[in-house]
Amino acid sequence: MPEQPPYLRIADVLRQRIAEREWTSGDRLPSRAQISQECGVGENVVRRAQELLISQGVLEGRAGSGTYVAEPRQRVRVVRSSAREQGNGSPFRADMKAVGKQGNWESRTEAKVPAPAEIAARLGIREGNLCVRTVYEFLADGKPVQLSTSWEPYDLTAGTLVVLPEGGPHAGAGVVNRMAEIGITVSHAVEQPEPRQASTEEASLLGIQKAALVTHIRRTYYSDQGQPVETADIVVPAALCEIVYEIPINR
Amino acid sequence: MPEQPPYLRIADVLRQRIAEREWTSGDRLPSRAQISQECGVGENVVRRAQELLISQGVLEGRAGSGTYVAEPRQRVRVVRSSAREQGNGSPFRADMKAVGKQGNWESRTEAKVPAPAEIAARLGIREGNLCVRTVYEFLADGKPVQLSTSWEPYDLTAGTLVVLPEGGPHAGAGVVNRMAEIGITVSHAVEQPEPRQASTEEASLLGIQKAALVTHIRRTYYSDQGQPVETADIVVPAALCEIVYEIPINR
DNA sequence: TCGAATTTGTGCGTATGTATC
DNA sequence: GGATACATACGCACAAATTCG
Repeated sequence: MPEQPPYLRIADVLRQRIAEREWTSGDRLPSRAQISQECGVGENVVRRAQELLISQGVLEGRAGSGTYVAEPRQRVRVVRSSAREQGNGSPFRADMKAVGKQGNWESRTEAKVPAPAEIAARLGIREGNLCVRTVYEFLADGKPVQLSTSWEPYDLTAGTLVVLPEGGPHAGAGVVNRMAEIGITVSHAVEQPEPRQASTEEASLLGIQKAALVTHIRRTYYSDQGQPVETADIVVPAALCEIVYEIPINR
Repeated sequence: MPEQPPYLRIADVLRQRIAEREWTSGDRLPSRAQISQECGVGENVVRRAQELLISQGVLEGRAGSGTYVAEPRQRVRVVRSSAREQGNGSPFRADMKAVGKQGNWESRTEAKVPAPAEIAARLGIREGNLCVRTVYEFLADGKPVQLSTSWEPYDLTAGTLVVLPEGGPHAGAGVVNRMAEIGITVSHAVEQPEPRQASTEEASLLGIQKAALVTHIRRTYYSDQGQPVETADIVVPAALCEIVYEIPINR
């Protein structure tokens, strides 16, 4: 018989106690020493059970403090489609407005950063060519929900009013609108979403658990000439955001 | 001082030996006992180091056999866009053809399956209402690369020639073409990609490592009346497939 | 054909680090 | 600063899978 390993049994016990409202959202569980004694198993068994539930988003561990029942956070719906790009404002603000939250962001731009190999390939330029790099931290109601690093070829915008994505008269208007200002028509975007685990740095920036799952989107905007004009690495934590692609069907 | 833990040191040693071509793709590494003795550490340290590299896709463990250097598999590019839906044939076959592989699939259809709660909500029907469920296994050159479970409301197609997605004269033509046959115009699709880890069953079906990362896509097709006509759960393993969304920009 | 040896995978305990209160 | 609790690292024992004589 495939008898259930102890740590899975304990996991079920914990899950059931939560379902029975013995502990509810935000409550702190008893320490592992207490639980392990109460259930008659080793501390490590409890730890494994808690790790499992943490990875499933049921619990949340806080070093030095305790293990808590995770609060059911309302996820932000991020729509990625052509329709989203039509307005004049920022796509992100529109997304946030749609779920009744205030959208904001912080950014830090560096001009004349040499392009690393992967970015150069994506932008169709040579490695080491200069770029404008902007690091974003997107906030919903003041809390970070998304990270992004954007790269634009410096040659493309040098000497114009839109060199800096978040500076000048067109600050924060978005790539499509800014490029339009200097006569470049952005015709389409390509997004490549990949699943991975958050780095420790990303986790602390986003306020999520250590190896939580994120979708890493490599996005590139192309002009109607087929030339890449911007590429970005976007990190979307699954615990905070829900990604939606809307695809029109033409026949 | 934050001195590097032994298992990370061993991981670097292994990585470097692979980089130096001491071991190359497909080679079997020496057993844990040998490596641990050679490097003067415990067996468990080697195990942890290997686990790390396995999770990064550098190594591959085969129970009872050994630990191998992972073969750099060419990933299949799966394009998800409106353009892809235009042809008459199957979108999947087109994707496979684009990368020079032969696309095929196996399917198993059950008519009159009561809809579970989540599916019912996605299809806009009541829980327990009957559906046509089809389970797919998509193959590239005979090897599975993608899984999918599709649900259609039974009421929609009952009594027509397109009741069975993979039977009748329009077998395998795709949802859009089949619905067109019975006078329903599919106007758009909504896809919701979420990162997660493969279940043991999915991993064995797809021939990937146990908790490997996958993108779970919830896709729903809508008619021009705004009514859901089909919804599917698609499992795309990151190790085998590269997902690409093409987004046109209209201004 | 079958069973023994080898190798990876899993479960669990202990020691130590480190954050929080 | 001390006590408490979680996080990490490591070791051992055993199960499961594979290989080979």
